[in-house]
Amino acid sequence: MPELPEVETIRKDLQYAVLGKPIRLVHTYTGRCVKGDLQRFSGVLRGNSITAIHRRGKLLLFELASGDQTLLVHLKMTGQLICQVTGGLIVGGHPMAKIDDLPNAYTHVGMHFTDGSILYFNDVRTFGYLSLVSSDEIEGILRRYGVEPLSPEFSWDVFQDMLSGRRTNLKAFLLNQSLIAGIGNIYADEICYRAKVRPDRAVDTLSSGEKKRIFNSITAILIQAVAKRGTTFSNYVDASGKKGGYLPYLKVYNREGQRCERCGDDFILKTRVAGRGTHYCQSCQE
DNA sequence: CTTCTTGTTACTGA
DNA sequence: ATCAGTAACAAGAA
Repeated sequence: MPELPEVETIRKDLQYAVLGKPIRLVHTYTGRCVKGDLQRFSGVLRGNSITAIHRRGKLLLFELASGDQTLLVHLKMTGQLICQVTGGLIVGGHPMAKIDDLPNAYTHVGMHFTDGSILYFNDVRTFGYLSLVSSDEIEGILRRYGVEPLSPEFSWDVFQDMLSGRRTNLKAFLLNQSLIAGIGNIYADEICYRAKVRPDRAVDTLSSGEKKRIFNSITAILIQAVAKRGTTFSNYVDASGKKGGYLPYLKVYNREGQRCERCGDDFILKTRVAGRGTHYCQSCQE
């Protein structure tokens, strides 16, 4: 499940791998996941090049040299962007070597660059998408996203304003992309654990101390996860096809029934909050 | 066979 | 008008 740390890892990897390279041709293997007309999609990208890669929440934005349009890529749950690079390019400490099982049955797009590099989009469940949007549409799309939690704009004051007047539970609050952009199910649970607050707590019952711990935990957990290049729980891999390194650092997600590392005497519970699988320690979290 | 997985949005009700 | 809660989507694993 690519959340902010996973998408940010891919963004940085791809900056090294594809920036400024002319696109020779675009292969749409299945016709799925590409929004709009396939011919137009390939036609716009052919001869173009990527001049910058941005991230907003879990959405990737590829700026094109032609300037009139932007390529949006959302990985949703099982999408992958994997780049096969010619030459010995090192990304994130890993060589971007030839990956011999690509393209596979779940490869929907292959973007071929003139130097021989190929960027593949794979998605088992086809929830993810690639979409070319005109520059005047971008603003409306980005307006739906809340503050970037790792930007200086995410201040204590801004955070308090988001909470005020709201009556939802903490889990739903953290998952709401129009408030804070980029937190998904894994890191929402990890943030609640670090802050010692139960995910099902109504946000209007939080003390100022609890709010402060949640605010600090959002930043701390996301920074740690970015530093470890994200969490591979099922399908996620970085742009060189490698797994993320944060899995051993998870304290609650995917640890149902295991002993809590912090209190040592209770076990991690799994319940359902805000319609999502939710993990916490009922001894440590109030 | 059923149930579970999650990011996002459509829809319902307050 | 705004907010909250739930179902739906997809397809594979168990």
